[in-house]
Amino acid sequence: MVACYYRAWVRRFREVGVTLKKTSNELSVNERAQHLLKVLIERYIQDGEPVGSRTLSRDSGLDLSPATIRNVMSDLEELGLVSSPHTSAGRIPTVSGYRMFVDTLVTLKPLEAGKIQQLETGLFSSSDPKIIVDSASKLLSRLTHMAGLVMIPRRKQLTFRQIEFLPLSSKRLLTILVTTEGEVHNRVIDVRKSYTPSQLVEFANILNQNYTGSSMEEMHQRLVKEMEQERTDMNQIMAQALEMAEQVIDPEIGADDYVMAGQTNLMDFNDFSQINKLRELFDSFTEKHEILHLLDGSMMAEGVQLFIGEESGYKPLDQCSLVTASYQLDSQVAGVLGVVGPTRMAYDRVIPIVDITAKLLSSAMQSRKDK
Amino acid sequence: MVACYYRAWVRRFREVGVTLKKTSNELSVNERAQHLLKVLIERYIQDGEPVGSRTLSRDSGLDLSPATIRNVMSDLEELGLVSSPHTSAGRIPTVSGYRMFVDTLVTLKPLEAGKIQQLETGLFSSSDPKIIVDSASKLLSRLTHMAGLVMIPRRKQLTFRQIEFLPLSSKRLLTILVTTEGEVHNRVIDVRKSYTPSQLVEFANILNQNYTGSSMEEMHQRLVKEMEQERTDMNQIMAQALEMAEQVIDPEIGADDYVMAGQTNLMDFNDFSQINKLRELFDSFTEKHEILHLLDGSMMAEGVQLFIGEESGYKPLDQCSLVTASYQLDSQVAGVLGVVGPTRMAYDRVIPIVDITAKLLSSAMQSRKDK
DNA sequence: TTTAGCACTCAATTAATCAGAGTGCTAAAG
DNA sequence: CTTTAGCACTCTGATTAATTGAGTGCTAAA
Repeated sequence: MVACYYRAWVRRFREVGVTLKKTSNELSVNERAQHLLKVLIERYIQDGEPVGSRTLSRDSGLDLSPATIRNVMSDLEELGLVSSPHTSAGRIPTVSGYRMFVDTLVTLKPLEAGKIQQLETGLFSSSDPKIIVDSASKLLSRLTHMAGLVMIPRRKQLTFRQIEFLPLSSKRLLTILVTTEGEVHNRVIDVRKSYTPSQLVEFANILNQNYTGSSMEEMHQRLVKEMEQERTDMNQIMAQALEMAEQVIDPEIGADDYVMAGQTNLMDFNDFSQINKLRELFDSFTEKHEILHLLDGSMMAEGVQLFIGEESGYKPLDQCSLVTASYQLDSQVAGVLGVVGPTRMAYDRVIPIVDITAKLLSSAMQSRKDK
Repeated sequence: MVACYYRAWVRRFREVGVTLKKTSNELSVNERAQHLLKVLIERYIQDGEPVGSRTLSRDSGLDLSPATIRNVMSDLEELGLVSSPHTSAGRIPTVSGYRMFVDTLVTLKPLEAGKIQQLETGLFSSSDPKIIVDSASKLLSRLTHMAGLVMIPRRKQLTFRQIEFLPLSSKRLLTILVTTEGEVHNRVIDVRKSYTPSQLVEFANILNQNYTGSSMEEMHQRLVKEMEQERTDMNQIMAQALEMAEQVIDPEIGADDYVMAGQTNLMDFNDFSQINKLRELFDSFTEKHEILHLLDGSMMAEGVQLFIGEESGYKPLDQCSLVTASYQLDSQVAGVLGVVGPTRMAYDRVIPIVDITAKLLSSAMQSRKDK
C-alpha cells in the first residue's frame, strides 16, 4: 500500500571521508574507518556499553587485529566521531559520530508488514481528526517504545467550511467554526450590541457563501482587506459580519499545539539516571513552547529530520534525539510528528517508523476529508 | 470572603485512645502517647528521617528521658502506629499512624491571605469552565508543590441549555450542545435520512423549548420515556427530534475525566528512588481509569477526604497520599479535586489548601453561571 | 602497514574497619 | 507502679584498601 523506499539523506558528512584519507590507498582506509564506525555505533546502540578494540576486531568481519583497530579508533577520535569516557574504556559515538551514522552509514530496517498493518488499522479507524492524531502519537510510542508526539494540524493550513453564531446572552455569542477537515472550534465572543437570531443567521450566511473553501490564512487576509473596504462603503451588515468573523478566525491562527503519548517509556532508559534530567525533560513536554519551536523548524524539511543530542540547541533535550517527519494535507505540509528518545536509539528501526507513520497519517487525514 | 473554619474530621480512631489505657491514670498516659505520636509525625514529615528517642525527648516539651520515650514508642509500635526500618533506627509512622494523625491530632495551618488571594485571582479570571478547571489544577500543584488534579464537572450534573444541528454532509450532522454552565460539546452523528436545514432548525427548536433547564440526567430519562410515547403517537417530527437528541445526550453521560498539573513535582521526592515506582505512578495518571474510580468514591463524602498509602487499594499509589474534596454546582456535588503527593506530606498545610480550593472553585463556577 | 607485546590506567567490586545513632533490657530510684 | 540511668548490642553508612578485568597507548618487529 505504501511505497517502502526511503529518500537519500542529505550527505552532509561526505567531506569527512575526504578528510580521512591519509594514505595512497585512500578509498580503502576511508571505507574501513567508516565501516568500523558503523559497526561500533550499531554495537553501542545494541548494548549501551563502550565498545573496545577486541570486540570490534571480532565483530567487524574485517580480520584486523585489535591493535590496528586501536589505530583507527585513534583517528576517529581525532576527527571527533568517537570518544572514550575514560582511558581504559572502549569508545562511544559522539554527536557528530551519530550524525555521520544516520546521514550516510545506517542501513534502514524495512518496517515489518505486521507493524504497517497496526498503523493502518489504528489510523483509519476514526474520522475525527483529533482521534486520528491521538492514535498516531500512541502508535508511534508503542512501535518505538519511546515517546511519540504529533503536532495538531496547523490552523492556518485548514480550510474554512462553515461558521455559525449562537446567542448565549444578549452580548455574548458562541461561535462555531467547522473546517473541511472535520475539526470543530468553539469560541465565546463578546459583541458590542445585541443581535436577533435572524440577524446572526444572516451574518453566518454571508460568511459561508463568501469564504467556504479558502484556507484560514487566506480567509484571514481577505477579512482584513475587505473590512477596510466595507468601512468606506458603509455596508453595515457586511461590516458587522466581517468583524465578528475576524474575532473568531484571528486567534485560531498560529495557536499550534501537539499531543504526546508514552512519555513514561523514557523513564526506562538508564541514561536518565539523574532524576533532575528526567524532570527537566518532562517539564519541557508540558511547557511545550520550545518543543513546538523545534517541530516548527522541521516543518519545511523533506522527509525524516533528526536532532541528535545537543543539536537541538535545547538543554532539556541534550540527552535525547528527536526524529521527525512532516505530514501533508491537500499536498501542503500541515504538521509534524515524531518520537523522542535517548540519543542511543535504534535509528535503523525508528526512522522508517516515523517516515511511514507520517505518510499514513497524511493519507488518513486526506481520506476522511474526501468523504 | 471565604469562611476559614474546618469541619471536624471523622474521629475514627478515638477508640485507639481507649486501647492505649494501661494504667489507672488512663487519660494522661493516653494523651501523652498521642502527643508523642503527633510530635514524631510532625518531625518525620519535616525532615524525612526516622526519629529516635533522644530527639523526641528534646522536642516533645514533655521533659521525659529518652528511656521513657522508648517505652512509649514500644507501645505505639505494638499498636501498629509506628515502626522502625531496622533495629538501630528511630521510628517512622505507619499508615495507621498517619491516619490517626490526620483524623484527630493534626493542627491545621490556616491558609495565608496571600495564597487565598492567588487562588481567587486565578479562579475568577476566566469564565470558561475548561479554563477554570485547568487553573484550579495548576494552582493546587503550585501551592502544594505536588501534583494537582481536578475532575471535570460530571456531565450528568450539568444542565441542558441549547442544542443545534448543522448539516455536514447529507447524512452526517454536527451537533452542538451547550450547557448552562457554559460548556460546549460537539459531536458528529450519522442519521438514516437527510434533512433540510429548516427541518433541523425545527428539531432544535422543539428540543430547546422542551428541555432547557433540566439536568442532563433528567433529560436523558425524559427522552427515553417520551420516545416510547411518541412511537405510538406516530408524531414523526417529534420522534425524529427525540432520537437525534438521544444520540447526543447518551454518550455525554458518565464520561468522566480529570485534568492534572505538576506531576513532575513528584519526581523531587526521594521517596520515589526506584524509577519503576515512579513510572507506575505516571502511567496510572495517563491511564486515568482507576484514579477516576477513587475520585468517584470520594464524591459523596463531606469535606476533605484522605487516602493514605495503601488505603487507596491501588498499587501505583501505595507510596502516595491522595487528598480530595468535592466541589459544588447549584448546591449539588459536581466533581472532585485534590492533590497527590508522598505519604510523608505536610498534611497540616495541604488539607486547608484543598479544602479552600474546592470552595473557591464552587463559587467560581457558580458565579460564571449567574452571568 | 599491520601486529604482538608490554606497561599502564581506570572503574567496579569486594572486604574490612570504624563511628554514630538508636534500641532493648535490667536494675535502681522516685 | 513509673521513671530513669546504664550498658550491651545491632545496624547503617562512610571510608579505606585490595583485587580484578577490560582496555588503552606505545614500541619494536614482521
